[in-house]
Amino acid sequence: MVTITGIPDGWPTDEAAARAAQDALRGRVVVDETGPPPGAGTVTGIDVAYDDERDVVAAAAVVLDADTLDVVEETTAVGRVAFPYVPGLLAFREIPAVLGALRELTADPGLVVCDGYGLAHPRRFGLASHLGVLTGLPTMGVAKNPFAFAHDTPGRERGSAAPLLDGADEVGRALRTRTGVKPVYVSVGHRVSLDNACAHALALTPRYRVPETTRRADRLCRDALAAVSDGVLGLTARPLPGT
DNA sequence: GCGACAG
DNA sequence: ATCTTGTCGC
Repeated sequence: MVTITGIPDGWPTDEAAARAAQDALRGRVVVDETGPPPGAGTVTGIDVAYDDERDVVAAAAVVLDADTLDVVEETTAVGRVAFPYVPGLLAFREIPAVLGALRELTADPGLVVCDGYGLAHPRRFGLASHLGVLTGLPTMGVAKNPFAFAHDTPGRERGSAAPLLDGADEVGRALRTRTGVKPVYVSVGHRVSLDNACAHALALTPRYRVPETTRRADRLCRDALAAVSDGVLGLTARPLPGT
């Protein structure tokens, strides 16, 4: 079956309202907790895929055993696109669908690993922090590209890191998850420490640059999007006659 | 004002 | 994110 997600009541419709919402919520981010230790319990990857042409979005949540990295549970949700892509306001585009997928889970998500940033954000309230505040779950962000803060190049070996600095504050780290491969960008979302977030990022990358959580969620939400685009929501053309 | 800009 | 073919390398 396909679960369909709506957009929460009062969800911002324009950029000014979205920025105001970030300003109103960022004070609720909890930064004095260490979070679950790597290898214990579960870790959950979330990701979203879009078909802006058809105004359709698909989200996926994949729960992994933190020790073995085996899949424990997978859920998806589809809906209409809630917000355009605007740098700094990514959460408003992704979160409604993500909440839909998380609602379907029966397993404990444990630490939620997001695509993007948490505190390493222009207003200190990126996607990972926003999702954490809305759900109460510990969250962290792992972005594939640099965003708001400059940084030095980390050492070439897996595990090397360079701080993302906002003045004197370390708001994240460029972390080398594989030797000789370009780094990823780790930041705290909610209820985890930066050190622990980096440890998790390394525990989740035994083979590839990107965490196993996000790789799994990425594939699942793309599959879900392809499935709905193929007619589940009555959005596509009929097969060609005689083919 | 101009360019850059998570996904 | 998404559009897209081949291609270099382990």
